[in-house]
Amino acid sequence: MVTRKRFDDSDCPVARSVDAIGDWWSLLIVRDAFDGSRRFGEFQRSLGVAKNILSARLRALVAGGVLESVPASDGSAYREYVLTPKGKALFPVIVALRQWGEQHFYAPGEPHSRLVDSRKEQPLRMLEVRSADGRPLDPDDTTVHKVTTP
Amino acid sequence: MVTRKRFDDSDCPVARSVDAIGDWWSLLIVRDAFDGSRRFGEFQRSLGVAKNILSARLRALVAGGVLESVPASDGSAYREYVLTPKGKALFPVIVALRQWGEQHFYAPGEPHSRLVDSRKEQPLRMLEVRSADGRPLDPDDTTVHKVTTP
DNA sequence: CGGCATCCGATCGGATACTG
DNA sequence: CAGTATCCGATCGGATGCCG
Repeated sequence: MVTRKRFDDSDCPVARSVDAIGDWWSLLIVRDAFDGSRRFGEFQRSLGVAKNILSARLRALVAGGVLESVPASDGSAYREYVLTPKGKALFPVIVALRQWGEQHFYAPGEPHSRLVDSRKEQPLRMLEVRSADGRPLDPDDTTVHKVTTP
Repeated sequence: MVTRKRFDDSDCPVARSVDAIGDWWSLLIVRDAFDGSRRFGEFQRSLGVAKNILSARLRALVAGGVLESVPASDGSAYREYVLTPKGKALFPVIVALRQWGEQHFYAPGEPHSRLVDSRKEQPLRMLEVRSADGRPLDPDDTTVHKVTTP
């Protein structure tokens, strides 16, 4: 049988991450979770994804420890999906993808959504990435760095 | 006809990035490019991917402006694939994925590869992510930030 | 509303053979 | 070595209907 190649046993952390996330849908679900979505219907409306696909992805993300299924906070009979610490740790990935998209796929001044948390409505805060020794980064530097959020 | 949903016209930068990268293979190709791979065979051996798939992905990445096809530097008749500035800008994405994988898919002390650039063999440099106003990041903070590399 | 089951066309991707 | 071409099973994923 010809199975799809897996990367969960690769010796590369990037490959293992890729394998654990699963597919793009999952990443967009995580994005929506950071953006405040918690309910099945919220994800579904936001993503425009088929319900069976969403269902399968949510299940996989819960199984992978990225999301956690908890009782609805409003007392209804349904479940809500919230990010686990492991899921929250994907924040830099989402931010990095967002940055790349903003830099390369938008005309200057073209508006785009999801710049702030839709729930808290907090303004954008600027972060800087700099080396620990204070030297600025060479944009052409392709060395593999280790990024930590202190 | 039922076509796969595209995100290139989404108003979300994350979705546009996801759409532009295409699939996980493409991301791993970019990872290898950061790691020093340039030749078709290098990518093929490193990834273990079928040649037709690799061929298609390389073509898509070149078409998308992430890679550039240049004459081989050693004078041979073949092509090499190097990162464009747009491709190099994916560096934070790769690093973020690597970090997540290191934190969640490796036993403490378990070795993993690709921690340094295989060509330059430079040592790991530590980066810190901090807010521009100097305050440390709250790990529970789900606000959407903007990350810049000055 | 939140989900599961089923169908089925579209796409993915591994294997292999072939070319220069 | 660097691809291209073709085959074909496996998987993806949109649409739809059903149910509590």
